[in-house]
Amino acid sequence: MKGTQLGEFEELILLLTGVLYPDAYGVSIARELENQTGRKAAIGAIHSALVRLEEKGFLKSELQSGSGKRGGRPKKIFSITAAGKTAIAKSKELRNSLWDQIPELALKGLNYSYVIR
Amino acid sequence: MKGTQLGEFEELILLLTGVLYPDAYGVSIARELENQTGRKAAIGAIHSALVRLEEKGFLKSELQSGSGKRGGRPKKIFSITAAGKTAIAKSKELRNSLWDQIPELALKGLNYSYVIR
DNA sequence: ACTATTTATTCTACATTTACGAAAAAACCA
DNA sequence: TGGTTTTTTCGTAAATGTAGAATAAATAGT
Repeated sequence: MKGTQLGEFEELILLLTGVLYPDAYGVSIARELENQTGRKAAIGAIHSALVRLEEKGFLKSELQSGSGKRGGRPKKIFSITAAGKTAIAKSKELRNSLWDQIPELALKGLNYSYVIR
Repeated sequence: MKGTQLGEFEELILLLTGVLYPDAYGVSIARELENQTGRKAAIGAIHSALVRLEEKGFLKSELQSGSGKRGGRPKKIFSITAAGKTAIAKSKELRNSLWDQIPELALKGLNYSYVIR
């Protein structure tokens, strides 16, 4: 599908935006991504996903005015929209549903364990 | 990430392969995808995902010899490998974990309902 | 007010994944 | 053998994912 579909990375960013609420922005998301998944992405990668997510209507943003803290450009704070919430909820349900439909046999004995005998 | 990362579509195909066990192949997967998700993908899209999944080691395949049925090229039957099982299990855990970490407030009042007053 | 420093976003370029439809291949049947 | 059926393979286009350098905005010190 195209245009409205949620990519794998995009979904992660969308989820992380929720987790970080109400302080989700490029840099904090990048940090949290690494903390939670060990996966480190360039800041540019995060931002391009954020832009696409906003274009698709799954996220909205607002500039945070003078924070009274250290220097630096104003943060662009992101939060999930109703459409975004629906998207991740559906994605989650679909995947969990499919997972539950997999017959025992299909995964039987599939593991990385070794048996010494 | 590259090479070993599981794309959104790929994950769906991997799951569907499990659901269809032991009769998962290009055409049956395409059919099941539409049944389960309403999403219809071209057969070519399915196959390219299948090829990638096999290259990544998440799926294995074997040609089904003379089926004694109608004509047609032999089906290439796919099944999940141990690595594939691990991949979808981890993906599922990560997403569910993140979902559970989203504070109530972040999704509060976000829905498509309309209230007549 | 000016400059250096800090923090974050934007921009540019490229790699990988997803999507499609046409063409090719293999098996069966008359 | 020729035609039909079923499914895979191939070539190309579009969307998504990745990266890092360049740019911008705010603060603090002088």
